[in-house]
Amino acid sequence: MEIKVEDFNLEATLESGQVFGFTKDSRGRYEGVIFGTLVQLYQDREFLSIEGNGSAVSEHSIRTYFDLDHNLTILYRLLCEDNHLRSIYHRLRGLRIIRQEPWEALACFIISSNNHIKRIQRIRRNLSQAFCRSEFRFPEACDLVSSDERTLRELGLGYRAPFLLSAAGYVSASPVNFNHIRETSYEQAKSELMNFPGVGEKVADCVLLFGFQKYEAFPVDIWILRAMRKLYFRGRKVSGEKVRAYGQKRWGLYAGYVQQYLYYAAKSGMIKL
DNA sequence: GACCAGGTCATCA
DNA sequence: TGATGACATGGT
Repeated sequence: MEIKVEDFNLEATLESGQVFGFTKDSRGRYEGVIFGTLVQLYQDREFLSIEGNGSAVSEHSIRTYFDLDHNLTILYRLLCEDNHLRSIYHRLRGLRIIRQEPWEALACFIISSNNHIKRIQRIRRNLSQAFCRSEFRFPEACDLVSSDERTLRELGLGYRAPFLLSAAGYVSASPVNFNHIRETSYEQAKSELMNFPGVGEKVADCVLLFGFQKYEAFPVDIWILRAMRKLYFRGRKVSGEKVRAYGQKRWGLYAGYVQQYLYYAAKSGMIKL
């Protein structure tokens, strides 16, 4: 299947550290699972080709997953009007925030804390292989509940093993709570997520942004902290909390999107830190 | 072989 | 309320 896409940058979207289950081959083709179906993706300018097994995925689910029907005109205006962000806009236009499945987002961002992206990907793959006999399919919460801390530590989770186990237990016991988090306000949803052990401000913001499309979330990790201090605080050592409040106030409902452009730009060296 | 990583938590002043 | 150190592990 081939679909026409506007304003979409597959590479920036998949390489920007928001999702950890895709691999890229030597020809630039990405492989991963979208809403339960294993697919291969390749973009050639405005054409996105999707190959899958059997009936594969529908165009609708691809458009949903990559948020392709979200008009980003306002985001682009915000980026262009900002002297610090204009060049990032020109380099990364088309980067979109994926509509990740909430459980996978929660699990992967619990794993992400104080960890390298390469290692997050590796741990995710270890979980897939151990519980799903697949390189890409991510285990459900109920699959992990029947496991134990020692097993998870052996898969590389380290001290995060009990955190993931606890989250899996909670989620598999009452999956309906995800609907509540989706429907309630950003503040309320965040405070509920932060009841999970291993979920603090930053992880909660990532889960809300990537798993629940709460675009006012502004996750502040070490890269965002460095970039924001340099660009908007004259290098002063302001706290993550101040940076988050500033980002949310400045960019409102596009704070999460701006954050993602900034993060990828900072990590890939577009911003000199 | 240090230092670091899409941080969180407990502890202490 | 804010500062500090421990935490597992492997990438750089």
